[in-house]
Amino acid sequence: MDLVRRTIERYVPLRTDEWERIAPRWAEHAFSKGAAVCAVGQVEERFYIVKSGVQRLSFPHDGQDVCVGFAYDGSWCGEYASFISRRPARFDVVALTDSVLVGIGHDDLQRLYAEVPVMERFGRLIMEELLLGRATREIEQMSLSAEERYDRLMARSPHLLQLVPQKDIASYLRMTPETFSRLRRRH
Amino acid sequence: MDLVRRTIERYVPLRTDEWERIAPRWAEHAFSKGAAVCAVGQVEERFYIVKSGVQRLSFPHDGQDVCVGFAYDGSWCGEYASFISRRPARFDVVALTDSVLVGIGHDDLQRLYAEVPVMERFGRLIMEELLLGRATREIEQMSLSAEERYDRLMARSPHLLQLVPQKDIASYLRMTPETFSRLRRRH
DNA sequence: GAGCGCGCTTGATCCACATCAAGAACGGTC
DNA sequence: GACCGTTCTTGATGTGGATCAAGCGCGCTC
Repeated sequence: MDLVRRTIERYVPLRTDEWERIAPRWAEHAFSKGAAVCAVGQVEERFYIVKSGVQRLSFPHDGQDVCVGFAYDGSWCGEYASFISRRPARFDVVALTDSVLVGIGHDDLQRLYAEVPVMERFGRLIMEELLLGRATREIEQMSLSAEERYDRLMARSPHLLQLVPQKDIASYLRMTPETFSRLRRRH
Repeated sequence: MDLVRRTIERYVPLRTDEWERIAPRWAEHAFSKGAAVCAVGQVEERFYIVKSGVQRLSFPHDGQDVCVGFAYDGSWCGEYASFISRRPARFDVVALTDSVLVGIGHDDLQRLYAEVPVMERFGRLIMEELLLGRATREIEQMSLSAEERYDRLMARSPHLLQLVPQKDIASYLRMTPETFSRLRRRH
């Protein structure tokens, strides 16, 4: 629970009375390796903070899973788009390792938005942050070659290689496992 | 000014006293064809609603402009990422036609967020909407072939072809003007 | 520890789209 | 209305990365 408070306070200060209204809305959810946090077609009911484990965000495209992101310790997790829009998820969220997520239900969050003004700001700041991340990824996806995308990821997040299967990283970098393997050999 | 009120009220209801605090913060800005609304390297000072005209969002990549979006009547405009983060813009925003934008300055908006609670919600809802749009675009960019992306755009926004140069649409669809031209011939 | 499935590697081949090149059809401007 | 820069078209050629096809290694389960 302390994780939730620390996380929110990275964005907005919390008075004790505010925190007391917020805390009871969050709950831990455990997922074992391979389990679906959210599956295409269902409506995402929760917004999560990762307590432990690694999760993959992907969407299915003719038999393949196209990976668009990962979540791990301290980052946000869930199918945000479905959570926000209340429409069926277009992405899958899968636990790549045993995971513990701390989540808040959609209705609970809406109630907090209405009851605790500072939460509305927190919500805005998160959405801004997620949007910024997407802008960065968009530039990289659009302007870099397969090899440059590989180099960039290895420079920024080399630990990913230890955490998740290479085929998922390959997909995330918009290339086949074969190409990824060849790039790796050529350093 | 009415445009601003109607736009905000698509997201949140406004009482008269709230609107009276909001209205004076917005101002019209005219840009003639080809003018830069925001250029790479400068910090975006305003967030705009398009009153008239068409604008292009792009980033430069070895001598080329890679187009990532368009704005027109009623849509949002500006280099959001820079506006939010207060960091130098990585995208250019250019008026493709003579344009009138209604904008609010960064500091003014922050003040409204603090003074008018309903604006904080408005801000969150806009960010959610922009994030949803990016998610949709990401799926389409990642999973569709050049031809499918062409078909999808022509089905959804055929009017774009009248509004903006084909080379910009081609770039937006992640293909060369030559490929775009050939797809057009084959219907 | 035998058998099996899946992920990773490595090589050979293929193809969608880019690049290069050269006209043709526009505007704008003097 | 002649000039010029830009955009659009059309054809010929090139290529990065995908696809196809084996083999290999490692962790399961029985």
